[in-house]
Amino acid sequence: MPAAPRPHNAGPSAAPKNRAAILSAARTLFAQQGYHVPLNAIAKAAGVGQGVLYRHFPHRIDLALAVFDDNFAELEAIAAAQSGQDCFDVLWRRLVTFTVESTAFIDMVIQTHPELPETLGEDRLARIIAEPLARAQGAGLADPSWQVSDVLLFIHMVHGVVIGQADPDHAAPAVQRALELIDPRLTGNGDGSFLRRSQLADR
Amino acid sequence: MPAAPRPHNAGPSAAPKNRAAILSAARTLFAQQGYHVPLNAIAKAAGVGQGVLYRHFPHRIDLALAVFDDNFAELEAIAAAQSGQDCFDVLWRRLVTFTVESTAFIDMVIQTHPELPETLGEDRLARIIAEPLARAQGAGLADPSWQVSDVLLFIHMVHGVVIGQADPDHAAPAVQRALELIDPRLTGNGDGSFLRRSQLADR
Amino acid sequence: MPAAPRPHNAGPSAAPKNRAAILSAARTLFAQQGYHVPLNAIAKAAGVGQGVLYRHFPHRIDLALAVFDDNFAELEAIAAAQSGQDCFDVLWRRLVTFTVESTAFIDMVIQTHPELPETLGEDRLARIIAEPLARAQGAGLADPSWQVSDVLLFIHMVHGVVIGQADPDHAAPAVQRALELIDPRLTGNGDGSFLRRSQLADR
Amino acid sequence: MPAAPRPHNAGPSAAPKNRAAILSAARTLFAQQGYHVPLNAIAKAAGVGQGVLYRHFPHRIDLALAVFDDNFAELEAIAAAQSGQDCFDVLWRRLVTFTVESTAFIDMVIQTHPELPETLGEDRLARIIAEPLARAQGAGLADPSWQVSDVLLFIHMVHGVVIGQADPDHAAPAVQRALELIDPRLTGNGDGSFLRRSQLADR
DNA sequence: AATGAATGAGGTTTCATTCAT
DNA sequence: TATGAATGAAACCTCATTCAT
Repeated sequence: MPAAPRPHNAGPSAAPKNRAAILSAARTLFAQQGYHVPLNAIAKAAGVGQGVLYRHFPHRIDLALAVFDDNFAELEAIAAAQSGQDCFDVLWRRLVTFTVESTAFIDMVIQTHPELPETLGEDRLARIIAEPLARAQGAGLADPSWQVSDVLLFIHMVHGVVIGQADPDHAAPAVQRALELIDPRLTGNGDGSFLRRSQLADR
Repeated sequence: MPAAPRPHNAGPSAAPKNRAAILSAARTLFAQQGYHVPLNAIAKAAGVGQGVLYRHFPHRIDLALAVFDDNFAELEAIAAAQSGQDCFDVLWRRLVTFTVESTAFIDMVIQTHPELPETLGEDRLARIIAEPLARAQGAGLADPSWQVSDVLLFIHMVHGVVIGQADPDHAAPAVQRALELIDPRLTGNGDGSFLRRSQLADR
Repeated sequence: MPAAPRPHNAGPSAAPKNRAAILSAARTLFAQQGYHVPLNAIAKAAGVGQGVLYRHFPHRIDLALAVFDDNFAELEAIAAAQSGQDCFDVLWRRLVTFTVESTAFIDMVIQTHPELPETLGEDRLARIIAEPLARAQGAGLADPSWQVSDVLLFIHMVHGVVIGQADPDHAAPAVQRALELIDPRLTGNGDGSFLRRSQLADR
Repeated sequence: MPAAPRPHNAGPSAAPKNRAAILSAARTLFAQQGYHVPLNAIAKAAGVGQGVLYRHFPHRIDLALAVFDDNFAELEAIAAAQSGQDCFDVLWRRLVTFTVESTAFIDMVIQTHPELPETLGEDRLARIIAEPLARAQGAGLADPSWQVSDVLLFIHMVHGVVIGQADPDHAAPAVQRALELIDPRLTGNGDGSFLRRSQLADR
């Protein structure tokens, strides 16, 4: 029944490029339109056919997890590269940035897939943070009463603040103020430079 | 050709009852299944036809706002009834409870309708809170640096914490801990009794 | 997101008519193109939207069973109306006709839904046949060794013969010859008048 | 830009081995899942790429016909090797076995490709059977009125009986009873040993 | 010659919205 | 005024087929 007259086909060697293009498109569209953005919109934005998307990511959640995975890899690289006292600060600032970027769909992922317990990354995140947090506490750069799980709570709070802003451009200042209210040490160097929503389209 | 099957029609007097039934069903289903629950599921749960739902609430957002409206009315009643120093505390605790209950769809509403500026109720909420907050600050029961808008941020943080819990039963203790981290005065009398997710189905 | 500008809507009173139209279209298309004919082809042939088809028959199998049900109802009416010795003969001939008509998809139904044990109708058919068969055997019009289950086997044989014909127009004579080979009493009055494939479109 | 991942390529000498592997996989999967099993499932089961499958069998029907061809070759070998009176019996029993094995897709082949007249093998089968049938009739081992085409009808009847059984394990006894009803001489030595469905996976 | 990724048509299914009764 | 069937756009997903390597 089907008949494909003349498609263009870049060949298998395009696979890694396609996968990266899909991830990038997904990151953008998830952030812009939320977790339930039509998958064919992602395929189109990535410049691939729908089948390719399904080959790489059989389910929507696989795509979401892959986006997360990218973030985690970067955080792990930071943790491995920085052994000083301010490692926690660098991690924390990047983490906030990721949360601001991805915040539009994190809750959707959670809500739609309550079966994923900590798989979504809390465990992995905890492992990344533990050491740098201890070092920062030792150096007086972080409250000594904070547990690793408290840092995760902070992230959730940031998440809540971002999605609570009707205008994405208000997200960064709102997060800045929220962190001040919680603890000034969480605001980093205070330049308020958390990525704004409009900057996240291409990374 | 076939005879009409004769639907029952309770007449115009049933309109208020229907509206209430729809609101109750919407509150339940929004909480259980999220903001994007099919509208005909709400109509069916309310025991009305789909057309009635449309008559009362032409758009999904109207339904969501009406659900909020109930909450606001209760808060306004509290503010009107309590003129003492601890009015803010009572309001705050009720507000946290509402946030825990409704948390599954607040972000959806915001995300899906970014055009609604403060319509969603931030203004209305600010008006309710302003006076009681000032009284509490005067009595040393609240941090004097807090703005009304900061209280709204706190609410968003609570929201973020709740949706960050994979297990709804963890929501109440997580919120408790989060409020401790922000400011112990926000935990109320400390009994940690914020409504758990499973209680919110019918109110 | 969806927007329906101006569809025409015949209203609920069209429901029974629509249901009948869908059944008729399904009967035709199942016979012509097999069980896996696209459902939207059935909807189009019936002159209804796709949603209507789903409202009446949520799954493909429901449609198939409804088509069968029509046949069974007719057979039961025959069994109830005819109390004479030749009731079995009438029933058998109608049964063969139905088998010839529906034969293109019976096996598909079986293969696709092996979970439906005899639900598909063998039990119901057995109940219809038992009495008339006994009467016919008493009158010497049927082999006394035949069990009810053997009659079902005969039907399956007929089914096999029909689907074995590349040209549908050969089905009737092939069935005629096959019944002769099994037992001449099964050929009825011998006029070979089993419905040909091309006649079954509108009944 | 990325280096080609270097697939293994056994060279031209692997072609016959691949063809055999595809045929074996097709035989198995057709029997297990029916004629419309996805072609890439066959390729994967055969351990070859999809392109190889297409090189050997451009269309699904080619694959089906090749599977039949194996069966025919075996029948022709039997006919060539056995010159006695019971050759027909041996052929018939093997034929019934093949029918039981392949029954899940015979009708699909016929239905989907009504343009293939006798290509599917009826002619070839007729040529194989004619002589042995005549010898058996001469020796009183077969009904003298049977035409070669009648034997084909019998095969179709067997086919119908097998696909009519919801439980594959019922197929062999049902076929046994059906052959008894048609003519006891068709049941062979009566040991009822027609291959059961579960035995056909690897031959 | 073999691989397996890419393509995209087309099937399935859902659901917001309309409207005859 | 209430009902709920009808509509059809649009989402989801599969798989036959092509083709760069």
